[in-house]
Amino acid sequence: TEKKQEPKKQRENSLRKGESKRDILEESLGSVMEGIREENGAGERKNCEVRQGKAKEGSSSTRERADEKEKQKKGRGEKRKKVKMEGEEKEGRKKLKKEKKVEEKQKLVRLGEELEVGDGAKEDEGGKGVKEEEMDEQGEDKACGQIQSMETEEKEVGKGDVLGKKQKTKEKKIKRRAKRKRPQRKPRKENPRMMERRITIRRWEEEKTNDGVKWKQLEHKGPYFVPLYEPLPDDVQFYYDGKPLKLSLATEEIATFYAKMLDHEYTTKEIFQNNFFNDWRKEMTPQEQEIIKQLDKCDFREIHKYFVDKNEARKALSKEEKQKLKEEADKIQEEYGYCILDGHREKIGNFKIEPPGLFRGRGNHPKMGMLKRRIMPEDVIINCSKDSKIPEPPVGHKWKEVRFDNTVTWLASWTENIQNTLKYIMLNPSSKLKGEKDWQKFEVARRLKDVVHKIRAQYQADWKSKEMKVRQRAVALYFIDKLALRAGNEKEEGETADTVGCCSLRVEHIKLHPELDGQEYVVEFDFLGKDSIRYYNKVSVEKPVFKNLQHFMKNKDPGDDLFDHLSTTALNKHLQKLMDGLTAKVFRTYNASITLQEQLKALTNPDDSVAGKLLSYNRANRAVAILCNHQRSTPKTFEKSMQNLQTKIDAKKEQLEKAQQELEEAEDEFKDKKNAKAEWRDMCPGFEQLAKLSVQATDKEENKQIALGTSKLNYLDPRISIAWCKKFGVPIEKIFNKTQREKFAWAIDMTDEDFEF
DNA sequence: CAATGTACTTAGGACTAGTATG
DNA sequence: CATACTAGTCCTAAGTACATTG
Repeated sequence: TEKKQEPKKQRENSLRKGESKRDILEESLGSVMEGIREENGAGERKNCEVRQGKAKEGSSSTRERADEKEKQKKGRGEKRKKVKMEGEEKEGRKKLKKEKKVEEKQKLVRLGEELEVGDGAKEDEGGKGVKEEEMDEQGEDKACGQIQSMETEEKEVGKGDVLGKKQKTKEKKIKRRAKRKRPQRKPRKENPRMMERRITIRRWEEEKTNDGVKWKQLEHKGPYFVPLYEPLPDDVQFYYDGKPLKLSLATEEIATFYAKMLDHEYTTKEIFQNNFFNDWRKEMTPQEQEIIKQLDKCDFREIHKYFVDKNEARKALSKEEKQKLKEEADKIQEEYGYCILDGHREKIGNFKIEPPGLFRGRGNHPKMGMLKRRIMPEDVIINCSKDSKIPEPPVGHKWKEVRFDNTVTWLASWTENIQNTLKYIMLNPSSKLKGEKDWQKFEVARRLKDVVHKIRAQYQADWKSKEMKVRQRAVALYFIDKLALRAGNEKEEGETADTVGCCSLRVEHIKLHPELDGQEYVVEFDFLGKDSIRYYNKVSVEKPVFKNLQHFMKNKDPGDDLFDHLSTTALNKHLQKLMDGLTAKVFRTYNASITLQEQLKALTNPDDSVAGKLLSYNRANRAVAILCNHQRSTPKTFEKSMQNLQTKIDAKKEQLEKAQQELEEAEDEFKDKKNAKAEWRDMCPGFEQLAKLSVQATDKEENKQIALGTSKLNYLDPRISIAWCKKFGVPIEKIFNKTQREKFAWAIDMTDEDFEF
């Protein structure tokens, strides 16, 4: 528990740390960035140039940052309110819906067996292709027209902006309605159920096609439930107002959740305390409610100590006992951790039901401290195949439902009570199912490579469109492409931490500088993105983008949406027209992978040692992580371990020097000095070791606040790395650890050294 | 069309096991 | 052999995307 305390500050840090992080980053990455910049100079992407700028600028002060945040809060206020349905009502609706869905599915199955449907489906398919083409053309024509008329329309757009302010929602509605009238395509949007049906039928005809169906056979044991609460021993007491108070079992359990976190910074936060106390009181008996009225009169310290001690005791266990514990865990893993999917035994990702506890949101989460209740079998929906051995619920219990839905990949699900959303039990990334999906993802990104030039040309043209909507879309897309921003779905206010992505950027998140440090048209971004990680960047943009942004921001409050005529749905709809399967997030994947490939090309020196090559690889990887803003808090032990490494290096150096001296002395006795020295150098392993160490040190320093894992795992086409390994004779194990190799088995299987993303 | 719901990917930090080190 | 230190694993929150509903 002692150790656990430390992390408490980290989140807070990472919000503020941005600036210093950047500074350091820039410094250490200078060389890498330099390279990137050159690379990109010729091409369309100038990310890295941008990054450089950012690096130099680096820092608004921490104070500035805090002020900003304050402002944000004020600016937003009551705007953007959204009414949430009350829980019960919601529940009811959900249930109804589910019933309907099941019904529908059953109907589908029946329908699917009739050939008639198949014929219809085929026709559909043919028609679809044609329509798509037509649409593409249409889109292009439109764009052309817009370019021509753009200059004259400039003013009007400005006006629209003024309007946009408070009634923007209204305006939005109206505009959309107007837009809809235009002779757009007929809603080719077919019912996805129909699609599924069609596909099912096609499967009979041609062995393998795209799916709605994810499996034919699925058998598993159901999720593993963590043990029930064990009451505290009698000598461990809770005190209220200084006096010991015996709590009811349920109340005590929740008290232990809080007690365990006592030395975590969370528990000092007001929101956390309030949320916890609120939820706790709800679970108390009337008598307890009568007594326990103030959290600050509650004394959990004895309970806390109990758990600290317990933890210590566990650590101090003998080898045999630890071994035994491990074996038990393995047994559970063995029993619950696997399923059978289409005849193959596959590892499950998360087979354990999440234990109850206090919700720990990230960043400034309004729900932190709320009680995450215990999930019982009665809450869990099981999904498996009809003819499989249906999992047994724990004795005395039953499942909420057992369904046989082979159009989804999850094995079990339940609704979590904090945000009222679904949680799933799914397969491990090493599974065939996930692997294929992963592969598919990168194939989509590779297809983007072929059309990205066209798309870029198009959005650049669209910056001058007469339509506000189109302009905003074009600017947003530019950001997504150039800066690898996330799409930025809308979020319910008050339900989650206040974070944004591209489409949900607000006026307060950017600053415009017509000129800054010798660069023109600089946009300064400062916002909290996913997981409340700060994105801070200064980017020099093209003039039209800058002008557009000025327009978008005109007469708006800081808390207003920057792109008030744009939603992720609209953006993605547009992208879908440009390329099949294209969505905003594909740009992140594409740009990440292509950057890795380019960087590897630029940085790898075939004559380097393996260690040197690995450094290059890590640098390329790092460039991507920076692009995607994948940060981590500096490891707790960073300074120390850095020092250790330095000591080692120094020691090695000294040792070598000494050896050298000795050699020289000895040499005096020989004539052929030169030769001997060179030989000695070649033979002495010390030099190589020293080189290796210093490479290690560099790498470590550069990596201080950058997380490489996320991009490696999610954004970089593994085939690029594998091809690189093969080409330069680097063992794959140096790049991918065991888990990663399992996850990327599909790629390891199929890739040779010529692979090009 | 907005609000709601579902399924799946992406994310950082906590935790742990196992190795290196003293 | 105990301890220190990572690298790897686990955990689950927080996104994206798209379907459904009213």
